[in-house]
Parts: sequence; C-alpha cells; structure tokens
Amino acid sequence: MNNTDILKQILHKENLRYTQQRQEVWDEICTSDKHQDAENIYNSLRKRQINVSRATVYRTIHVLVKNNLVRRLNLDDGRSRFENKIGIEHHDHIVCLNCKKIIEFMDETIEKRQTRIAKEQGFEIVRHVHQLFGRCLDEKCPNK
Amino acid sequence: MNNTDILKQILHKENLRYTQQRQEVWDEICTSDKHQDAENIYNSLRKRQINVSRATVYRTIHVLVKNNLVRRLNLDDGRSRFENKIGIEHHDHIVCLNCKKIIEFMDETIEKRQTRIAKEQGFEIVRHVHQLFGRCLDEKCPNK
DNA sequence: ACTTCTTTGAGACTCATTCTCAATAGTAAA
DNA sequence: TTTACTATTGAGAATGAGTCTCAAAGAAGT
Repeated sequence: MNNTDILKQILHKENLRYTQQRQEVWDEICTSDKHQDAENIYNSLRKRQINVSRATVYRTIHVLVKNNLVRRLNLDDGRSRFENKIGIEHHDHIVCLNCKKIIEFMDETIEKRQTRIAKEQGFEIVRHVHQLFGRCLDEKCPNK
Repeated sequence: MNNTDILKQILHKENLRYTQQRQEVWDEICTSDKHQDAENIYNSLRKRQINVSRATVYRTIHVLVKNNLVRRLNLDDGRSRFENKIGIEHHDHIVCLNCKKIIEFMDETIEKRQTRIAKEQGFEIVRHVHQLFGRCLDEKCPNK
C-alpha cells in the first residue's frame, strides 16, 4: 500500500475527507529529511508553491500522529519535530548538544527491560521516550 | 551541609547574592511534593504570604538547574516540572497517561547499556531522558 | 550610613501552537 | 451534474509558558 492509500485509509477511518493539503503535508513528512518541525514543513510546502496554511499543517500533523503514521519528537528545544513511522523500525535518538546531529539507536535488551520494569510497577507501557544527549566526535562538530 | 548552605555555596560560586526569594524558591522545591511546575511553585509561595514574582521563580530555577540542585522534567505536556536532586539518587520516570501518577525507576543495566551504545556511536552522554508512558493498575485511576 | 552593583516585580513581549469563523470545497443523494 | 449538506481551509486573533525590560528596592563592602 502506498502513502496515498495509507492516508486515504486513515482519513476514512476517522471520517475525515481526503484533501490536497492533507496529502501534501503527509508527502512532505515522508519524503523530506527527518526530524523537521512544523514551521519547516510549512515553509517547504510554500516554497514548492503549495497553498497551505500553518493551521492546516498543525491540524494534519495531529491526525497523522494520532494514527501512528508520524511520530512526534520532543527534543527539549521548545518545538516538536516529526518523523514518518510507516515502514520504519522503532528506534530512539542520540542528539549532539553542539551540532544538533541526531542519530538513531535501538536496543532489544533495553526495550525488553523497560517493559518488564513497567509491568513490575503495575504499568502497561503505551509509548516511551529514550533520548541520549551528549557530545559527538564528528570532525565538523563545533565541539572540536 | 543543609539546604541553605548548599544554596549559599552555589550562589557564591556564581557571583550571585543570597536573597530571601532565592532561598524560598529553593525551599519550596526541596520540601514540597515532587514534580511541580513553575506556576505551582509560584502559587505555593504566594499562598504562604511570600512575596515573589514569576520572573524571580523562573530566574532562580535556572540557577538551580544549571548547578545541579534541581532537575528539569519535560513530560510532553507543555510546561517543565522540577525536582530536587540533592541527596536523591538518579532515576527515570514512569507516567500514567490517565491519572498522571509519576513513579520513579532506575535500572543499572539500562544505564550501562545506553552509555555503551552512545560510545559506539561516537557520543559521550551528558544527560539522558528515559520516560515510560502508559496505564497504571491503581484502583483510583480513571482507567478502571 | 554611603556607594556600588545586583536583584526584584510588574507587565510587556516572544514564539510555538491552537482557536475562530467566514469562505471554500468534498461527497452523497437525487 | 446539480443540489444540499458538511467538513475543511486560511488569515489572523488568541493562548500560555517562559523571557525580557527597566525603574525601584536591596545586598555588601567601606
């Protein structure tokens, strides 16, 4: 199933109409660089002569997040970032405090352990946030 | 060393003056329930007839966070929460999506693993965020 | 007490995000 | 293939946590 069909499917399920704007926002998140914020998505669309308002960008993102097509990232810098979840394996993030580079990681042991810990405490996990903030060794990092 | 001395010490180190307001904000974070937001701290102080402004609450919190007396928590609900770090062992958080109850956890294996993973990716961790969001089995939780 | 320099409070401001509402556009039924 | 009914959209106003400004008040050394 392609991106358009996936979108149509969830819009139908939500009793929402399929519109050009919603398709464009979803396309932008799917095809662009990862971890863009809403303003970025809005600007990219405008630059491509696509008529869409900020309000519609935000409204569409809500639907996409709610239906697990998109993940919202909160990197403690005051705005949300978004990444496509379709066809992407689960992962968490490592962020360089200096150059803002974002690396993905995934560790089965940690995943299992956190599930068990939550269960022991009487919780069933719905989602989790695991972010490592630090300094990278990249040559181009202002760190150096 | 008591809370007042700790505060005086870091204020001195930062070339800042010891004031009643700063002491009160620090006291409030130390003695009150955990995970309060700035507005809460402000209101608690006002309720106790303590003269302090929002600006001063925020300004003081910055100093406390910068100097590791206080930890800032971002639970994805749009405002920061704060907890005393002095004499408290490191821990992460489990949050109930329904009743907002916050439980602390700590797992040595996860801690070690995330350090190793970061190192393998060329990062030195400065801080991390590990939060498990889910539903608790508490009788009083609206979940039930 | 005097001087100097810092801190404080009130409210203006910022900035991401949400809301409002009139105009526009899907969509189902005729 | 037009009508009729709703949902969606865009522009800009509103919100809310947090930050900034600046004149008045307060610490601290002399």
